[in-house]
Amino acid sequence: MSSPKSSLELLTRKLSTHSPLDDADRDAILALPWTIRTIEPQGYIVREGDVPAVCGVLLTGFAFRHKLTGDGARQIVALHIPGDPLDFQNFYLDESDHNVQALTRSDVALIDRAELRELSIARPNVGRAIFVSTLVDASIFREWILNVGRRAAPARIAHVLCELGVRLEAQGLTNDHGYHLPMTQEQLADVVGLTPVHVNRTLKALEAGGLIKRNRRQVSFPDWQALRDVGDFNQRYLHLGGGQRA
Amino acid sequence: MSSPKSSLELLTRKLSTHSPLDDADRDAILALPWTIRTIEPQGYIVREGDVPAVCGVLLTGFAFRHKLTGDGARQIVALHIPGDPLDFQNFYLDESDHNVQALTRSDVALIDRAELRELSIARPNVGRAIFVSTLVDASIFREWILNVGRRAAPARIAHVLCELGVRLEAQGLTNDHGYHLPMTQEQLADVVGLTPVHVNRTLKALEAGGLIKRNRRQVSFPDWQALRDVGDFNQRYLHLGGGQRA
DNA sequence: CGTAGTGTTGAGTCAAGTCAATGGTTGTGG
DNA sequence: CCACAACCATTGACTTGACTCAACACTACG
Repeated sequence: MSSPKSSLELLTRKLSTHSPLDDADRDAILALPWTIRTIEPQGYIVREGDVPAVCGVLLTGFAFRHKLTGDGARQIVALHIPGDPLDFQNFYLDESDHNVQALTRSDVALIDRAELRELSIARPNVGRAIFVSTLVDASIFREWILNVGRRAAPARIAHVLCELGVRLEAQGLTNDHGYHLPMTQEQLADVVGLTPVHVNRTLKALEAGGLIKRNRRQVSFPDWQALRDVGDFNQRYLHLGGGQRA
Repeated sequence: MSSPKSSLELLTRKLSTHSPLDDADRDAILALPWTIRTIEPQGYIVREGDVPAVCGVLLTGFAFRHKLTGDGARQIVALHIPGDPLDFQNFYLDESDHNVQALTRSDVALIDRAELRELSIARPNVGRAIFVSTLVDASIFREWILNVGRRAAPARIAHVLCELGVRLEAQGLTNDHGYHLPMTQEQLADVVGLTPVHVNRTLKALEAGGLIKRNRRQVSFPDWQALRDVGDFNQRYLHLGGGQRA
């Protein structure tokens, strides 16, 4: 079953990662009506203050969540990769408290929120899977608070690179040598709470130390374990089950 | 209905804040069996790696969630006040990814997790209320990432003081002049991602600027609006409904 | 070939950290 | 009641990681 019959199969697979779904649950999800919207880079998927009526699922491309301070500083609070649900955080909230934006050109499957809510009640496994998905998001938020609050610059960046590596790997989206990180250094700075200049210097230092290699925005990892060590990375918080990445 | 018939009435009230419960829902919650455990200051309620079988609800006292880096630095990722559920973040996760500890001597009502899960399916309003509670937690996590990642020390501390003020006020737990903050400066430092020394200096600066007054650990707010401004505080992320605090 | 966006670098500054000492308060036991 | 200990708050002197400002280089693209 390698070629998806429906775009929503990606969603069922993602949900199954953390929470059991039986065939009937899966079929019920696949039977939901959906549409596809293509978003250009920097295009907004959700804006703070919005009352979302749909639930988006990222099919292709990358997206990010962010908040702004009163004087315009931006903090990215989450990164999303293909397969990630984008609106479960607003599943039962009236008004979005943050923004979601496409990082690259992205295809998003849109499901009517009311229908998904009904299904989540009619089929408790589905409701549970949606809930679990948001709990894992929350766990990642907590780790990011730690990352930004208590780690020095090299560890912060290494940690984010490790997290993305593991998450992409779990979705089968890594390539031989690492992965493509479709992000400017300014955006990465907003992920880790640093300035772009300092991110640039820190990336160069990591590269000089043999912890990463860069080519354009392709990053690879000559010594993955050393990078994990520098980044103080322990993937328990991702709740992927199983142990360390090989 | 001012004197609680059951400790769980506090929980029903808290859940009703964000999500509708009818009388039958409330009765069903109140009918759940529960026990009370008293936890001494610094006592653990949940440890990283635990597989929680119960769901705690904080009845009295304060608690906090935290994570540690590999070299022992601590980051507090959430503060909890009476009425707050403590284990919904682990409602469907197998293994806790962080610690929950009592800040003060606390009474915690313990509900069997399996029973609460069953109720959450049998009564969708209850399930929804639990879900919403975790979504609001997640919203606070996001705001804290922003706080720690993108605000300077005075704003970070002011923001946390505002958040606690609003949350305590919503629970009717403030006193005439402010509230009692039962926390050492070292713990506050771990909330905002600073060192205790710098927190001390920043608190003194806030006090010198007329933004807060301190007496022991009682804090009060001579100019609440100015503190909100300094802390860049907008309470939308708390999802309390309504507008600004008077 | 010009322009815009991004990445890179240097020089100087500053917010926050570190280290270390002093003071205050609370509680305990003699 | 005093002495002591433990814990916490406060302060000073010094260091440093990260920021700021500003220039320059590279690449993609029309």
